[in-house]
Amino acid sequence: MAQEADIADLKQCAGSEVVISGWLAGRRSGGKIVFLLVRDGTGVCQCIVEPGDAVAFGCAETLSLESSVRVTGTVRADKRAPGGAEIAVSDIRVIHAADGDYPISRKAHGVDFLMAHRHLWLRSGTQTAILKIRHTLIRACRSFLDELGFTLVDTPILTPGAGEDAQSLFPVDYFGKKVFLAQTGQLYLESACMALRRVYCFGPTFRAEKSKTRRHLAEFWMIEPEVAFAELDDVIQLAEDMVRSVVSEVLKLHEHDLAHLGRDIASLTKVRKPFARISYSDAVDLLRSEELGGRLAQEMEQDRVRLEEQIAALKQLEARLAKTGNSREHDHIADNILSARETIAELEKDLASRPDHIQSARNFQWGNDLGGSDETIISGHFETPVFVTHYPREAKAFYMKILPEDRRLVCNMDLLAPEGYGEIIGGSQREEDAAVLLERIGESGLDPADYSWYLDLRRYGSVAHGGFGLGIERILSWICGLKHVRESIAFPRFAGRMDM
RNA sequence: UCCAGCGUAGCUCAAUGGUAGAGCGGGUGGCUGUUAACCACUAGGUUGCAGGUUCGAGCCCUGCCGCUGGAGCCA
Repeated sequence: MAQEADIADLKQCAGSEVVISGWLAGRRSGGKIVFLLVRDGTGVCQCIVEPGDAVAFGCAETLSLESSVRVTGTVRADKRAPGGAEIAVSDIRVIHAADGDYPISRKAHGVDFLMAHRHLWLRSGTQTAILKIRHTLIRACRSFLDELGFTLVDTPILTPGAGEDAQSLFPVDYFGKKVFLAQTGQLYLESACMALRRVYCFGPTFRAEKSKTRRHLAEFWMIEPEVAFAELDDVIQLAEDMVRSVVSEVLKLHEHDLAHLGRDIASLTKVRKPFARISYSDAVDLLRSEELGGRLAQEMEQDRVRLEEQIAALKQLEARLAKTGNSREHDHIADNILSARETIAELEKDLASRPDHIQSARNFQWGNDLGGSDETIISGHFETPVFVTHYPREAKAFYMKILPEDRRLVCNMDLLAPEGYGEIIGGSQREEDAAVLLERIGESGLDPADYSWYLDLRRYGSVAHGGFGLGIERILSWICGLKHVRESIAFPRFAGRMDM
């Protein structure tokens, strides 16, 4: 009797008869043989149908893409099959014959088109790989904290309006009162950590800025640990241990998925080393240094050469395309042309903006916040993720602790991911002195009345404490090597778009 | 909000100011081991919208709409 099986387990079932349930992901036919590609969420399996059974064969020949099916057959190992095992089909039951106009083919599509069909795009191999890695990442984050004795405390989604940065918040009508979607759970967590010492929250967070970049979402998920009796160094150590732990967990469980995404794992294995640390002031000196300017100029020259090589390669491809008659080869060359054009366009854009970036690094004024290009330059200087610490107080939020030795600075840190992925963590030690905090609230033009409960935390057993926020989509994009954070979440909200 | 780029077949893209094309996908037929199969045939277009220049505009000019991602802001 045929056993129900997941495609992922087929290798262990060689020789036995199984039933798999899934969807038709592809079909090729060879006259008297049909190859069905069936996916079931655990993997993809090639199913062979031969004309012995006329009913099954006829069905296989006409089955439309993405139809749901139950396929019965004998598992056999075969080197020619993707994955090393295939099913010799004895029976096909069509659960639902899909309409014949499934919009996503196995050929190239633009991201815009795919995003408009996000509900179907999720079925693709790359997208399921990302979703699985995301699941592991979140579980690893939570396990890491759980094992250190952290308690999960859920913070509210609806929050009262807080002062001036209201243009970055989504307003919501709350029984006739204007409130806002939360952009952090931090202030609430500070209360909770005075009760439980080590706490964290994990949930959606909302930013109303109309940021049209590949690093921004309007709705994203953030995990935020907060610890009492902790100073900045403790917070940094926690962040480093956590990132190292979750990256190694993903590497351990998802080698295959990362390979499917074309991710170069070598760069991820470097998180085993201690992360680099640099103070804001040292980072400014680095940006302004002759040495760095020279290195950047040299890199630019190398990229110029790369660009010329790419253009030459493109011309050759175009010449070959004009000559070829074979459709398969034509297709292959056309694909290479597309990716060559994309590389060239990106390089050209990059090279065009590079002189500005170099210039602005060279002229960087102490006191400004680091821009995106500055972060990329700094992270490019190190092979591990790098903590940048102790920013000028004017550039940062009111709740960050003033550094006693240099009151121009705050005890904060940002963790910059390698390869230009930017800030994946932002955190700080919090100001625990009520008087200083009150002063900072005033400086920031906020109303102390809005923060009376927050000030209370400094009136009753105040202690050094701090924490950070880790952006799930940002770190996932880095781990998976994605070009855009929108692929790191199933149903993204970005730049005002809401396709579904 | 500012800056830049793009908008041609269902999809991905071509097309010196001079007859709008290819590949994929769809349809039909063929093929017993394909790997994004292949071969032959076939259908498919208000070139984002509105003006303008020109003998002639997909291409040049103006305005509008839409999209993209960079600045700002940040995870």
